[in-house]
Amino acid sequence: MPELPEVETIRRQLCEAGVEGRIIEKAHIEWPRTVEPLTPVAFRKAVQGRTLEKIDRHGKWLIFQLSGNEKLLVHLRMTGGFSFSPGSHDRAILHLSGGLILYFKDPRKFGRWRLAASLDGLGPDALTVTKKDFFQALEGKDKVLKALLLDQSFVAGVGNIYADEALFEARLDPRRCSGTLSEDEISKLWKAVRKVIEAGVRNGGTSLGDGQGNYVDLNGEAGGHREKVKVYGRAGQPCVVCGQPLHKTQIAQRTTVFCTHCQK
DNA sequence: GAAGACCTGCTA
DNA sequence: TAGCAGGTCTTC
Repeated sequence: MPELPEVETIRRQLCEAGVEGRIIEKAHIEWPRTVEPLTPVAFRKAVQGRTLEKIDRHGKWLIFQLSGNEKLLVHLRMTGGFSFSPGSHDRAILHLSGGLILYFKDPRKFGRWRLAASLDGLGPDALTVTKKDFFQALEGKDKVLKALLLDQSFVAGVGNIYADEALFEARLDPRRCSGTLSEDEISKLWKAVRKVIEAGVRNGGTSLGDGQGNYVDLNGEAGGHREKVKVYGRAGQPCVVCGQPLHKTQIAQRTTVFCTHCQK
């Protein structure tokens, strides 16, 4: 479900709702694997009584800074999300001071909560990555562009929707290898990643179709980015630039849509 | 690389 | 009923 813009939208809404500064009075884990490798009992003991001091994000990870210099790291994977009201897919529940209850809903049960001192193995955040850091992250990498953008150790936060959108924006063929890019093309790709991710955040994230994994924010609102998507989910429909039907294929085991005429 | 695993529920 | 989904990890 969520890529960086959806996670960032959720983060901002949690902050606006005043989650920061509250104490975790009780934690209930409904689906034990959510907190693996800890058991629900161990997890509960570890977080109860701690304060949720600050909510940060890096790539697709939400980072709840806890008192005691520990972090609760949350990855929503495909269908995770938060709500302040109960539902039928609640996998973990935090009772916060002041009577606020935070429900973690995750129909497909892929989402993960981890306790750790740090988050590692991730490249620079896609929302803020500088041109210099983008070039540096690319050094020594020779990968098919679609796979490169999905690689969280390269740049963190890009998923299947925004990878296809960024490659269209940069007019680059997703099958190209990064080693063949000119400096100008790398620069275009950097600009494109920043542009599509920023647009996604501005619009409150993307939601597509009406499926159960469909992204909705904490207020149950669908992301406004849906209409802005130019290639993802538009296979067979006309390219917004040249009018040719968009091509669908599989790259790196992921459905990929692009324009064979515009993207070189 | 590619395929399977982890999961549920919607669409064709 | 088969196929598909915004993600990542493990195992050929």
